[in-house]
Amino acid sequence: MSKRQNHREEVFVKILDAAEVEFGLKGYNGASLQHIAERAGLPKPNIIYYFQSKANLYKQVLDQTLMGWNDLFDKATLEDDPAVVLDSFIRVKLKQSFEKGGASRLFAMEVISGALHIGDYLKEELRPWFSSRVELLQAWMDAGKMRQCDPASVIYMIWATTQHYADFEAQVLALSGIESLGDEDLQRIGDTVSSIILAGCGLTLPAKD
Amino acid sequence: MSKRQNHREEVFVKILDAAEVEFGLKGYNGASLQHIAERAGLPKPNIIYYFQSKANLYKQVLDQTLMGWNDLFDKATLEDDPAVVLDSFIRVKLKQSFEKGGASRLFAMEVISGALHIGDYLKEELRPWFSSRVELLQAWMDAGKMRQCDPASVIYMIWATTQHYADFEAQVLALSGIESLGDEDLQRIGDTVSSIILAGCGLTLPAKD
DNA sequence: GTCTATAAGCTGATAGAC
DNA sequence: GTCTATCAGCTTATAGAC
Repeated sequence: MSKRQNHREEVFVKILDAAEVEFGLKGYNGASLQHIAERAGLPKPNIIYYFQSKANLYKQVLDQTLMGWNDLFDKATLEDDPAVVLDSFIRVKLKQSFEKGGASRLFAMEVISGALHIGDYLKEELRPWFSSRVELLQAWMDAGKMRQCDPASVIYMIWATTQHYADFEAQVLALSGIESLGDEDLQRIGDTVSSIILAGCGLTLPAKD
Repeated sequence: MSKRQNHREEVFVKILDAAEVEFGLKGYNGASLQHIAERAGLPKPNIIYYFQSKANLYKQVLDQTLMGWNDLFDKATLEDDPAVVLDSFIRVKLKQSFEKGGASRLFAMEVISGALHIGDYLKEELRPWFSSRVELLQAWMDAGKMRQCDPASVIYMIWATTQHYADFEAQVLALSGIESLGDEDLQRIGDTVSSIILAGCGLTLPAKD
């Protein structure tokens, strides 16, 4: 690993970080290479030198964003306790929403705009994951472990609610009149969301020792 | 009301409708007057003639979009049954999400981008409404009519979940593998979301006669 | 009131000096 | 590898004929 390569790596990351913020704030069309370059502290043509085109830069930012989003609910099986799994899923997603707001907004912008650049990801990666999780929820319901309801709606509900604090951060802050959400907010919101969804699905967390 | 004025009115509405769709699809920067004009079936300069500038047209579309969004939960008081009010609120918001997807996406885009054009609306109109509804929920909880939890999170949860089907329509369709959501879907989703949130808040709908 | 022609500026991308 | 200068194209907005 030469010094040269280290520097290349640094510039790559610097551009990707700046691009994530700009694309997340303004969408693909609204973000300009000019502003991304300024945010990264580099001249504009360097962006093109490293990433060839705006479309390719956007794709790379998206790829980085989509990796490892649902790494927890993933491994659950029929034997697991749905209350524990869903509570954990909600809290992890909520924490990600607080910590990686830029990535969440970028993804939201892309989907709202028609998901033109991530059609393959949705169909080939997310859809199989989603189908298997719908089946797991249905199996839990059939086994009498949770109340019968539409499993897909349950997943959408968790996604929508947890992402809301990142995607609609501007609205949440304006309505609460504070400048940023802290750890206490994360805790309070997590407790409320988890308790409502669990109780709504007829679930109870096992008592802690 | 002369024929001239009727025609002016028609053109106004035609442009506003076209602008709502374009802004909703591509955001403020992504939408061009060219495409709005084409969608409205008019030459480009007419847009400027009627609306002076792109920024002003955007503002007018937003104003039109923001009117009468929460016209139901609005009138509820401590005496009302929270189960009936929240069930109705959820179903109305969900129906609006299905029917006015473009407006919902436009608003979502604006908030994700930092809510720069609607800061006044959020602080001077939506915030007082939000505060009064948080107080009402808290009063219901204190009166023992519903379970104690964070009232703001309950409202965010209803907003986020119902808007999800409009804002993330592309993802919902890709994951379910269908081409559009129908009335049966609206019914099923409404039943699920309403039952989870009501049960989660310790509420039960009164039996129908 | 409506449209053609065009101005003035920003966009993504390239060429070429260093 | 890095940056200055610049291209061609599209953007919003305007001027002026009809």
